[in-house]
Amino acid sequence: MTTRRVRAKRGEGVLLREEILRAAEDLLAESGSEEALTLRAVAMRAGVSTPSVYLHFADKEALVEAVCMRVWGELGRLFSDNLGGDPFLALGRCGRAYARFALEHPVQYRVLMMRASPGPGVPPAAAECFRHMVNAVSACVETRVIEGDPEELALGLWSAVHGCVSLLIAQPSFPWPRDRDALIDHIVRIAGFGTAVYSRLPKTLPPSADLAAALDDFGARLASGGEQPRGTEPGGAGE
Amino acid sequence: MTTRRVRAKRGEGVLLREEILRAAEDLLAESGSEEALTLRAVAMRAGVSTPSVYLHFADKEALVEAVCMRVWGELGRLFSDNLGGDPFLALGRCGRAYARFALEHPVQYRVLMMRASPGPGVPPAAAECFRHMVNAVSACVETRVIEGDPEELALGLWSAVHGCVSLLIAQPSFPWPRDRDALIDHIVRIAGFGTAVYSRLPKTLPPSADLAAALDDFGARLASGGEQPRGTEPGGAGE
DNA sequence: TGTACATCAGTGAACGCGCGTTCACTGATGTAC
DNA sequence: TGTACATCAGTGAACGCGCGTTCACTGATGTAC
Repeated sequence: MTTRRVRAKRGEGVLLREEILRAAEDLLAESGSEEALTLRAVAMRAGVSTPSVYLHFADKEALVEAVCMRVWGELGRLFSDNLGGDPFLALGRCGRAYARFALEHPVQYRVLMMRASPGPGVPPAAAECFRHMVNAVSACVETRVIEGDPEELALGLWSAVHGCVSLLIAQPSFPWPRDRDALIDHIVRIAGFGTAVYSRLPKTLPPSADLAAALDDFGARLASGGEQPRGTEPGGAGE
Repeated sequence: MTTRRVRAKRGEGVLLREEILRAAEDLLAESGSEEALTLRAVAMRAGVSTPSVYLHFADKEALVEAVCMRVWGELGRLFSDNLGGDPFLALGRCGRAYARFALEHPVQYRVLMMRASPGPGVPPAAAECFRHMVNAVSACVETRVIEGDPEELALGLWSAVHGCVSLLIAQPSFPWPRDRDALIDHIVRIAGFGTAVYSRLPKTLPPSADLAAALDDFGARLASGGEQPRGTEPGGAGE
């Protein structure tokens, strides 16, 4: 809203901080470009004068940083909401929820991920978000469906999903399949099964032909013994 | 160089175009930030006055676009250089070469990938680059080590590698493993095997425990029959 | 061979703009006496 | 209960900067006669 904001009561000055952050996020979402995030635009959107922003943020950088922290927080909440139940299924749910969030908030996601990190070290909100990812993977490692170091595995899975959504956002002109949800499922499955298979690889491998044969047998064994629909593995459509 | 450029001879005015593009790339590489790419800085770097840039580029957007086209071209060359031989091995080589290029030219890579695409459609240099990716995957499909639509498979593999390098570039503070080459190998393998396994998945799947058992058997079979060192599959260290 | 002219490859100076930021100021409101 | 004062929550106007871009101009060089 561009209408002038009514002045906060005494002791309630902090309220403006939240409203400024909200205005910044709305601006990003509606403008479709992070270049629209100027102090003037944010202040106008919040219904206050430009210098008012400095009452709550040291400079523009601090404002952008605060916006990012909110997005990390939302991502973290997304993960904790999707944990529980079968770990492999939960992992798939988390991946899909993450991807959906990114595609629904492409500009925020871009700002979050593409900004050169300001200082050394991971900010707390980001660290907590990552901790959720690692926990989701750890649960899978405990049930033996995946093996390896949970932190490294989490980074690998994160890379796969992030890669897909960031390319979808930045390079929409490539021949992506129509069905984005199916694509995300595809990626989550590839990452999940790739991780699961990778942990089983021996130090020596047969030539490609034998490899293909072993993969065929693996598929045949699953086909003959399975009962559950495909949608229940870590890329399944069911939630 | 900040030294003044000697004026080109008659008919050789186009030379400046190349020198401007070179100056722009050098600026990106050395400054470490795409914000350093201003017309003034580029012109000074090329040893000419600022308006001279307009002799070869309609505006700043056209210059940035041209820089991107050069990067796409380099990526494309990278792919065509690494094709040939066993398709699964070539795919791994391409993935690692791509990742290495991105990590060695992080700012150019960021500009290339993160910029909101200007118009509809894929620019020719990017399309050719992608065609190389699809060809590399197609060769694998022909030898049956991977199954599926080459374009979709290529997008999936691209997503995995891009995700890893873009996170490495933008979020270096996360607990990445020390050895970046090993990480890239890891990702390329996960993506490659995930894609190979995924194409074998039946429509119905067993519960996680049976899945883990089938994966164990798959691993055991490979371990008993293989001869080649691990480094020869599509994530192998050998090139 | 000389010379006027067209063209090419640029240059210097300036314009206008929007940005982040600063500074002195205002007006409402709670509080001490 | 009245009132002076401190504090809080902002505002209006301006500053300086660097940016993309434009415009009139320059000087070397090839070419026609």
